[in-house]
Amino acid sequence: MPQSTAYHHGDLRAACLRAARELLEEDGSAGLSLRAVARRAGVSATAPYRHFADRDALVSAVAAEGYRELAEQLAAAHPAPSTPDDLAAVAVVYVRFALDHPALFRAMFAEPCDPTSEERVAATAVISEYVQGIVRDAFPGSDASALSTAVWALVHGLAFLHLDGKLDTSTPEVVVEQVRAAVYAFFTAAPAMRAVAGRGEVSA
Amino acid sequence: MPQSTAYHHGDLRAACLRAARELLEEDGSAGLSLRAVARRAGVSATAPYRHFADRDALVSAVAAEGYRELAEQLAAAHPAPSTPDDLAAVAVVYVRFALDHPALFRAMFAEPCDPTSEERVAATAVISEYVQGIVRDAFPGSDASALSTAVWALVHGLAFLHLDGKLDTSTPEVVVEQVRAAVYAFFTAAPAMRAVAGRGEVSA
DNA sequence: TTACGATGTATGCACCGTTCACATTAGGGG
DNA sequence: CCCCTAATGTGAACGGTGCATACATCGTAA
Repeated sequence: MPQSTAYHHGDLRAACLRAARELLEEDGSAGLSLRAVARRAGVSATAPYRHFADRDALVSAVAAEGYRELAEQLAAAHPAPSTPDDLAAVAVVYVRFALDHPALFRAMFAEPCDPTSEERVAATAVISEYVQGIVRDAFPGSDASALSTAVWALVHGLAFLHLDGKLDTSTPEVVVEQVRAAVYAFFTAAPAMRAVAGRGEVSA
Repeated sequence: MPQSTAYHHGDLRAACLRAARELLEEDGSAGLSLRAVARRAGVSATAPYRHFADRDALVSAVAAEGYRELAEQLAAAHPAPSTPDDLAAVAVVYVRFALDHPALFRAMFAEPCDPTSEERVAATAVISEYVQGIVRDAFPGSDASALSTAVWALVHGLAFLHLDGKLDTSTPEVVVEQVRAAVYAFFTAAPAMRAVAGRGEVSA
């Protein structure tokens, strides 16, 4: 632990992850270069290669961290959401996470989930199961798999549309209200459509 | 127009866009470099700068093209979708577009919509209005703004989750069925939740 | 015809990811 | 205790990139 000489860093891997996070927050995805990470960690340009196979591996590790944090914040938002209000609150947390850490969020979803990056696959599975758990409890009689996909997609899409400037993001309050409105809209308008469409039940 | 000498290209801007599209399809976003575009257009590395301020401008132009194509395909999918079946069909086209042109789709939504890139803003506005038009017609009594946001977010989220490998994309049929199931799930499960939540109407 | 503005070229700089040979050091087996 | 090996960090180098700058070429309009 004590670095009598400065040659060996001690925990370079952790230092790289921290540096990468900082760069991501400060300069966006563009600023995250392996060399910049090394510089910030006070180490030579090629040192990180002892801990990460390549740049992608570093990004994947950072993304996995992001997944864990997102999962934490979602769980903290509401223990067992069941009403539209609850769901909207969770959705707000999801979108807020994306807007608070835009570059990290992009890193989390920018590239196809490499099947070789087990850390990353496992981390996303946690979120997927969290959503499924909510849906199973809140909608006992429904197709939990399909509906949880739909719910995740709705919230994920809201996050990305906001992130990409397709929706108004002028103030946090505006965003919150938009997310709430979108979630509510689903639960109020869906029956309206069924009436318009004149369909009692939907075919399998 | 005939290039007696090869010095002047004729229509380098269009050639660059075409080359960029090809590179995007062949090598993904990573392969799209200004130099590669110039090479493919058979021109010096810095020639494209006469037609695009920088790399971002090129990407924005390609993205704008993508928006136009997507809008076309959506419009062609169904003239006036109103039933869940119709909406699901449109959603399938949206998701299929993303999966057929993954790198292009990412380019379209990867970076914040630069307010200076009017071409890009205008192109996304077309899609936004298309969705709003559908919602206005299909859900006469609802908050068209909020609901169209929700619908776009649902479909957009489905596209991205598939693109990022968070959902099964093994065969096109599987994808189609997942999208249809997710869309249907909304219209069948939403009332179920309202029952569970015990709410007649949602507060403003 | 000639001058000019638009278009394409050549060169150079700083940065990037990555590889490879090498230096340093921690920690365990004699 | 010492030395040897494996892990870790260094340095130089290669090819690629975006971009700025100075220069060459050419269509066109006065």
